[in-house]
Amino acid sequence: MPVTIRDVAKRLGLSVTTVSRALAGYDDVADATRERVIQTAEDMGYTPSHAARQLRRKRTDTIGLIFPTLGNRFSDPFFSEFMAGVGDQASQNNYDLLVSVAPPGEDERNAYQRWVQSRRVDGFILVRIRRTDWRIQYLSENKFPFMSFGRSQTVNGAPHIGVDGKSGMLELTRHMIEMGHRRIAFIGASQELTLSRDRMEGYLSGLKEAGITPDPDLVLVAQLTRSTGHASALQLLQLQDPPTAIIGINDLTALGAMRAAQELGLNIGRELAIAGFDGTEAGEHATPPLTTVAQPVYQIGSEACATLIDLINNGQHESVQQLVKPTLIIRRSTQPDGVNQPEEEGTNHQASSP
Amino acid sequence: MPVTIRDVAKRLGLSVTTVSRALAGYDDVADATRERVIQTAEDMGYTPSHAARQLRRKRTDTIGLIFPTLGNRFSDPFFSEFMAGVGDQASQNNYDLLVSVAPPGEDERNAYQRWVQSRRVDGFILVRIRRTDWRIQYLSENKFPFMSFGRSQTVNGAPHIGVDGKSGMLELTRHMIEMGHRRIAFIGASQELTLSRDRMEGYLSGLKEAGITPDPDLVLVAQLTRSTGHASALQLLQLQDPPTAIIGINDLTALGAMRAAQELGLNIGRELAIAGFDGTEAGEHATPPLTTVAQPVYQIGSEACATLIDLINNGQHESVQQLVKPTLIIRRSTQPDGVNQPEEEGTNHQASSP
DNA sequence: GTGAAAGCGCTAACAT
DNA sequence: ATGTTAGCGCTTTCAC
Repeated sequence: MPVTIRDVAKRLGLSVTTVSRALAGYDDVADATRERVIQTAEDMGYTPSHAARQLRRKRTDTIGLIFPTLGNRFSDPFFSEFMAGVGDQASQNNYDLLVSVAPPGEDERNAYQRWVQSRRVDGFILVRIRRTDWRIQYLSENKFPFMSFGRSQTVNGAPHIGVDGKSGMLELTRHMIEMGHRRIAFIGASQELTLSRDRMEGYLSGLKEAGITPDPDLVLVAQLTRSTGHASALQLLQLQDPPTAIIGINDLTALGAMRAAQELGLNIGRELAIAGFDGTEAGEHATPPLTTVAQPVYQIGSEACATLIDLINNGQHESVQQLVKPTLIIRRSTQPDGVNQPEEEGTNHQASSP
Repeated sequence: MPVTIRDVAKRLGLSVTTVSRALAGYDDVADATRERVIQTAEDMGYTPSHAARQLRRKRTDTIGLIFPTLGNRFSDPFFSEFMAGVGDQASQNNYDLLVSVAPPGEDERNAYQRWVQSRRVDGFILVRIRRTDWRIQYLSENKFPFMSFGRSQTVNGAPHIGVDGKSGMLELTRHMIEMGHRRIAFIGASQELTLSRDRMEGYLSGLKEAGITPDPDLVLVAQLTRSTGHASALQLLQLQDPPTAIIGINDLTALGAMRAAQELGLNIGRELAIAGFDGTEAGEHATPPLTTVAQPVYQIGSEACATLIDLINNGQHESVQQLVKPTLIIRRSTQPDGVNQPEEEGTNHQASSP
């Protein structure tokens, strides 16, 4: 049987109230008493029952995070990196992280509803935001605190932190054009995802600026994974008039494309430029190193969590919307051999898309 | 205000007792009543308060998973892959997953103690087992259910599921020897980790079989990461008498080594063979594809979780120890150019070390 | 087949 | 500065 507050009180000959207050740091407890209480509690190995506190205080000190994986696995480094950011921040504030994995659809819906209705968590962190996103609608309607990584059209003014995918992709596209490319392919993802639309827009405006008419053959839809990136690139490279540059919507996609190019014996950088988006470690260590648009995933997770906790404790804030500018990192995958330009940023260990 | 069981009872003109029993599926409730109760509960959006149930039933239906990351980040695909396995299994059994990230040491200790003492979880899944592992000792002593991925010497007969790292590494070493290598380097990790010792043993017995005396210069200690793998490989390759083959203790390490070799202009496969351990997607998609010893991380996570849940519900079982045999997957990184042997296994999307 | 009542462990009014 | 009391929402004897 675990030790309860009564055990501590009994041992000290005090009431549970006093013990509770001493431990909670109230100032209406005699210093001497507090000392004894703290000491005894420590000695007895007392930690308050989480369930009891929760029931009484109507707070769980827990944050929910449900990953919307498409397949039944998720190997995008984004997830672990982002979770680490959220988790570390949560720990620092004495919050715990309740995690689940549910693909968009019925199960996901149930997962959210269950945690909301059973008061299992105090708030949610949302990732991979969709254009019309049921989660945002639901949580907003129920006035349940949440913070999302990425915008949605669903609810106006919903609290979120985003990365300016459009401007990042625009910069990258400009870079491709500066390097002399005109036939620049884009391997995207479902337009349902906010990040997908944003990045695509950046790509298109880059082309437009340069007076290049987008070629529908050069714009493919994949699934943010290595293997679909690989397949899409093969398709692109077997075109009559293949692209001289390929942009992957994220690093994983670009990495898949790199492999395809290598299988076809192409020299990446000279014969074919390839770039991604995210700034994952995998891209940094690829051969050749991958040009990418880096976003600080860990920090974003951490920031999102901090804001959420603030939201939970202090209610709706002024501006809980942030837009982070990502950074273009030019590496060898978009540069002809010989050119040995140093990287814009130093070592960059970040991970992939929201 | 969320809807409680009393709201439902009131609406139906029944007692909370009956509602509770109807919902819990007791058989001493009239069928008609049960129907009405279920229907109304559903209509009202009633889900039992988790805190209240927990307090009453003394079960949390929650499993704890604390990742012992060394740095403050963790980009090893092992983590996400493993967590997905654990999480999916947990969901299927109506368990939730409480996750935290704490480096071995004081914080980790506190994290475990806090969750145990506050009865926050019903059991733990342990990863990255150390040779003498405080966690195992502590949980065993407190008779707190847990399941670990990897053995420990700490407590005899502790429930775990392991991968036979020794035999896997032995097979891999044999393969290297068959390919004609004599100077085979090994980039390992802290001997504190069980997985590290196991794999090292496999490597050493492979050499021994072939009558090769281990060269201390060829055995390095890194940290299971890409960048330390990279640094270690550079060191190895700058030796007077460099190795012709490098084995990384995991895929990440091997991938780092591959990059080092490429920077030095070596042809991987012909001039230098490189192999890893894990069977991550990253290795499969590397250039050239990485020879590796694959372990089914997702399934192991899933299996470990299933066993843990069984342990929680039915107490100590007969044999809760399992040893999974990993599979050697030979790819281009250990084969001279031109040789185009198909992979032993089909597509293999697994991840890295315990 | 259904209800009344107790109590899980804690916090917070409200005394004193 | 400390104690008494009520009650969070649920499950579970124990009655009827």
